[in-house]
Amino acid sequence: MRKKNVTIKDVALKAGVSFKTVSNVVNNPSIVKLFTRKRVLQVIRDLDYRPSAAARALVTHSRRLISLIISDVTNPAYPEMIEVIAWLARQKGFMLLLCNTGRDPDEENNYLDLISEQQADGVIIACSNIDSNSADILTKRGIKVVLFNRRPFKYSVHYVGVDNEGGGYAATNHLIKMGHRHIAFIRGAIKASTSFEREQGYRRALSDNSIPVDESLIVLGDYRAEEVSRVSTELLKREDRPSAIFAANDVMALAAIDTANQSGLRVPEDLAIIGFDDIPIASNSMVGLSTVRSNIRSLAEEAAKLLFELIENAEHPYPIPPVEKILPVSLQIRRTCGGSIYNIE
Amino acid sequence: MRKKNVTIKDVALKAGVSFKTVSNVVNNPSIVKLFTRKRVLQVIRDLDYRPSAAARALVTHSRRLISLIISDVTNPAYPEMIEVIAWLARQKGFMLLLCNTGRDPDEENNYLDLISEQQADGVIIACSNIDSNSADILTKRGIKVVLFNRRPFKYSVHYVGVDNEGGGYAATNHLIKMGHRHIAFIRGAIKASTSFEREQGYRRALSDNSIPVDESLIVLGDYRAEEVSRVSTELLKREDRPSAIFAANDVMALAAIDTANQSGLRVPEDLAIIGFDDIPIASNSMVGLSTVRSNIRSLAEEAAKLLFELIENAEHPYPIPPVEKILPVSLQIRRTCGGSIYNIE
DNA sequence: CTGAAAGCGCTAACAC
DNA sequence: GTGTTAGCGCTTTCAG
Repeated sequence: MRKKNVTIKDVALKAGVSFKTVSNVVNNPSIVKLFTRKRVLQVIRDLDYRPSAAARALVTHSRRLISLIISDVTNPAYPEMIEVIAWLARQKGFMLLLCNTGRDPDEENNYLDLISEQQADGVIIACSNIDSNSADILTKRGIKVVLFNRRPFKYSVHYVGVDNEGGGYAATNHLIKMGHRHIAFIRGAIKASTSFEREQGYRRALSDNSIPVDESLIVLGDYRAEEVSRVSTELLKREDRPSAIFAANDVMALAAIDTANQSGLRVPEDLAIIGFDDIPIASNSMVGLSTVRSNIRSLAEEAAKLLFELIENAEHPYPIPPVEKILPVSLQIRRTCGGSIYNIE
Repeated sequence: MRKKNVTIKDVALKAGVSFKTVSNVVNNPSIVKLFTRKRVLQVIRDLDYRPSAAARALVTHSRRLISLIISDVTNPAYPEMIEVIAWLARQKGFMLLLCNTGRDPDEENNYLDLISEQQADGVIIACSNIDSNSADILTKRGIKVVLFNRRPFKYSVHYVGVDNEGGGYAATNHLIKMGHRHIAFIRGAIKASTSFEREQGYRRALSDNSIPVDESLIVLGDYRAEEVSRVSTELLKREDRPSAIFAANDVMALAAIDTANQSGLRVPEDLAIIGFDDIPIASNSMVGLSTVRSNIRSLAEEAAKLLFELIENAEHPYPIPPVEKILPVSLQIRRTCGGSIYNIE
């Protein structure tokens, strides 16, 4: 049998006050006389009373809930972000609804509905497609939205991200400076703006160094290890195989290294590889993955702070104009791209 | 200004029916006449109506929310678990509240309060301490609880875990069979039952092979890389340094390898290392971490299925007796413990 | 400072 | 089949 929860009335009865006074003790302690307050507080403890968030939400229209929509929790780039956001939310007394779409647009839509139903106060979206309108759907329902390092082309939404184009440029440029001219790019999902922007950087670096872009060296890894394995096997079998690979994220870079090793190629001697993200394992001595560091903790902090600002200013008469915050990246040169150990800011 | 949400009454008005009929269309479509239903459904779509989970929860006492309490999202052993649980929850139309305690008991308590307030239907706890009574607190409030691979000594709660003792035994035994007699054990948090059970396995393996336990070889890594770095530096400086290390989880094993490498020791030639969990990176060709595999996906699936069973049988007159499900583990022998490549079930 | 009344949006029981 | 009446537990007026 379901337990009957203790309500505000039970507390009021036992404390011998009206239930409004109990409500005041919980929400507005300062206006209640000290003596009454102490007694009510004691009864609350005795009865182990917790105010029902549902009932409260019904009346205040705030659920004290934020949500995070991500494409794939198993990408090691995300956990640190989750940690930071969850922590800041807890500080504010908010809980975190985690939505993992598995990169499935249908799932994304399902989650948008569920988030609307749960009436979350705000959402951080870290998986928008280039043509997504998720943000609009939520905003229409009065839910605050911050886009996280991914954004649709047409948008007028708050956005926090890193300099993906600059990072792509830096990585590619470094490989060129190391003498590589035949550099492949492994892209992420076709609709991910992050991957698109990193590719733009790659193209600009080649162009700046008067290296023509060989479109056949740009392959789709789709953020999935098996796919990367397939396309990089193809790539490395070629007569004119690339001497270096820039992968749109670290997970794909690691998968590419795995494939290279299995094909009998040594990294970095036969093949230089640079990733993007700087996931925690990248700096492990056994791995030493060269990569573009995108300080995801700061990014997460910026996003969460912005979101809470929006939530707290919800009653503001006119909306805050869309914020756009782009954080810098830094090249982390380690073992997998050969050459000396140095970092470029 | 906060948007006024469209309510069931708005829909009823526009569709020209009573609001109860709208409620029926949403919850009990079959009892509404097809024609009426179609029209109502159309209005729902036009108005983009979403039933308020808060209002519904107030009356049904179910929030369609489950929660997962974990100690540290950044441990790569967890994301797969989160993925599985989130997926199964979504299938049932439930959302997932993620609580990350950072191994802080205060945070754990804070989260218990928040979970009570949000009136989650159920909770999977993957961070109980040996002396925790979290499960009791929630159960008293009518919230279903499943313990995940960690459990207090005194408990009468549903539990899903792996054979930690057996895994510890298998790992240690393997090292002994490889000729090691001086085997260190790096423990996790002092109150984690997982680490405790793995240690029991370690002790039994030594005992079965007539190797006396050297207590100074059992050190506390506390699941934190810096701490592991500190204690393993100590360990490896010793005159009689161990020739092998069994670490209570993979993250600590990787940190120990890092330390060994930095001390100029080669793994596995100078030092054999086995971990526990089989996190995804362990099988990467650059890492090749020997470890005890604990199929966390199956485990997560068992836990989630059990939890939903409990939630769905909430009205059952007598409680289901505490379930205890222990899944087997398997030894994954790779590079870091030396020797041949073979796996033991 | 405290109490009484109203109502948030919905479902559950019962009428019609 | 459909409409009516309560009431879930709380906050918000507004009186005392």
